[in-house]
Amino acid sequence: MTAAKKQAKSKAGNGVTAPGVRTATRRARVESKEDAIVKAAYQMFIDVGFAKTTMSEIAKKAGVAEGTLYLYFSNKDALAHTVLADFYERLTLGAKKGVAKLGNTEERLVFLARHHLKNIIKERRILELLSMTDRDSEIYRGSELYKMNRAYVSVFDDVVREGMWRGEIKKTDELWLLRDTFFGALEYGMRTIMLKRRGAEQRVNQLAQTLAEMLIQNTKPAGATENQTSLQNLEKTARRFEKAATRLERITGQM
Amino acid sequence: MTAAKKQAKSKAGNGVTAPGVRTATRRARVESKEDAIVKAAYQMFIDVGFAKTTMSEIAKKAGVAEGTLYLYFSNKDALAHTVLADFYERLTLGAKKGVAKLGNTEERLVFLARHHLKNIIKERRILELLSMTDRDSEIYRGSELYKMNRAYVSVFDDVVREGMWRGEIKKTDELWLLRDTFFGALEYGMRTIMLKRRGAEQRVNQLAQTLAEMLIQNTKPAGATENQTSLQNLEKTARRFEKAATRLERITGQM
DNA sequence: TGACAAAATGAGCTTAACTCATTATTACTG
DNA sequence: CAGTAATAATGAGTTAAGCTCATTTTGTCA
Repeated sequence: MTAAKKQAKSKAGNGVTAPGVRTATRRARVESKEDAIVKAAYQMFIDVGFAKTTMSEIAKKAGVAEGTLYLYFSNKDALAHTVLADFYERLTLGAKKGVAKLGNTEERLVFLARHHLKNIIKERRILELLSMTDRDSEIYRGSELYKMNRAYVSVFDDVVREGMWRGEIKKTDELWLLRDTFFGALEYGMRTIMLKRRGAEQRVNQLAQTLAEMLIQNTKPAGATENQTSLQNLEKTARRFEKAATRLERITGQM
Repeated sequence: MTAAKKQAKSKAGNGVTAPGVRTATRRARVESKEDAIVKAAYQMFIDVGFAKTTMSEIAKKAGVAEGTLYLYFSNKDALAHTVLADFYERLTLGAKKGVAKLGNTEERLVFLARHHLKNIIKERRILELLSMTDRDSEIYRGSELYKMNRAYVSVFDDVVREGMWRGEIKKTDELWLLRDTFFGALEYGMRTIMLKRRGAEQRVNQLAQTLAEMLIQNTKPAGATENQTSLQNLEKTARRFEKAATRLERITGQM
C-alpha cells in the first residue's frame, strides 16, 4: 500500500515536495534507480522467464537492496506490469511511425505485420507476461494494460478503416474479426517460426505478406476490376454480335 | 525422482508386481485416486487459475494428504501437464468424431472452428497452462505435450489436405500459414468474445463461418463455376456467330 | 553544522512447494 | 488365519521466495 503510493508518485509528475525546483537532482537519481530496476527485471524476464526470476536477483542486478524494490513496486506482478507497459509503449510508437511513412494500405499492413512479428519474436518472454493477467475479469477493462493494448491495436484499426474508406478493403462492421485474425495469426505464426529455426526471415515475410493480402483481397480492386472489365467487354461484344446475327438470319431466312 | 518413477509406473500399464492378475483391485483403487487428484486440480485451475491454486487445497479437495500428491506427480507443473494433456485428448477426440460425420470441407472447417472455440471458451484457464511451458526450448519437440498438440492439429491438417485434393481449397505448400491463422484467430477471437459478453453465440458462429470461408474462398469452385457458365454462354454465342459470319461471307463474297 | 525528511537497507516473517521418516494398508503364503 | 513383506499414505519438518518494517544512511535545507 505504501509502496503503491510511492510508485504512483515517482511515475506521475506531481509535485513531490512543497519547495520544489532544486529537488531535480534527487528526483533524477530516484528515477534512474527505478529505471535500473525495470531494466534488470526486463533482462531477467527475457533470460529466464517470470516464474524463475527472483526478486533478490533483480535487486542484485539493479544494485539495490531487496527491500528497495518494494519502494518502487508494490509486488512482483506490478513490476512485470510495468515491464509489459513499456513494451507496449515501444510497440505502439514504432507502429505509428512506420504507418505514417507509408501511404498505401497494403504496404502499411505488411509493415504492421512485420513490425509486430519481429518484436514479439525478440521479446516473446515479455509478451508471455500478458497471459498472467486475468483478461476475463471486469477489472481488466479500465486497467492501464487494457488501455495500452487498445492504443496499440487502434493503429491497426485506423489503417484498416482508412483502407475501407479508400475502397482498398472490403467494408465490414465486424472489424474485430479482421483484427483477431491478424494478431492471432501473427502470434501463432511466431511460435511456428521459433520452432522451425530455419528460414525465419523468409517466413516472417511470407506471413506478413499473406495476412496483408488476405485483408485487402476480399474486394481487391485490382484483380476484381480486371476480370470484370474483361468479361464486360466480351459480353458487350457478344450482345452486338447477337443483334447482328439475328438481323443476318432474318435476311438469309435460316438459322 | 522417486515420485517421477511412481508416476510413470501408475500411468503406464506395465506389470507392477510379479504374480500379477489379482492386483486389479489395488491398481483400480490407485488409479481412481489419481483420477481424484487430477479432477481436483482441474477444478481448482478452472476456478482460481494455476498460480493461486495451492497443493494443499488440491490435496484437501481430492481427499488425500499433501504428501500423497507427490507420489503421483513429481511437482505442481507435472500435475498441470497431466490436466493439459487430458484436455488435448478430449479436444482431439471430439474433433475427430465431428469431422468423421461430415463430408463437405466447408462444413468440416466450420465444425472444427466451433468445436475449438466452444472448448477453449469453457476451459480457457486450462489453455493458459500452455503458456507456462517453454515452447522455445529444444526439449519441447519430443515432449508429450508437443505430440498431443500435433495430434490435435493434424485433424485440421487432414481436413485441409483433403480439401485441397478435392479442389475445394487452393493448393499450397505452406500449410502452416493456414493452420496458424485458423487457430490464432480462434484464440484471439475467444478473448474478444469473452470481453464483450453480449451475443457470444452469434459471434462464435460468425468467427467460425468467416474462417472457414477464408480458407475455401481462394479458389472456391462456386464462384469459378459461375464464371465458367458465363464463359460457356459466350462460347456458344461465338460458335453461332462463326456460322452466321461464314454464311454472311458466302453471300457477300468477301473476307 | 545540526536537524529533518526522504530513501535505502536487510534481518526476519509468512506462506507454499516439496521431502522423508514413520505409520497404515494390502496381498500373499505356510 | 496369522505372519510378513511390499506397497501406499501420512503430515511434521525443511527450504526458499515474496514481502514487511524497524533501523540506518543519505541528501537538503536553514
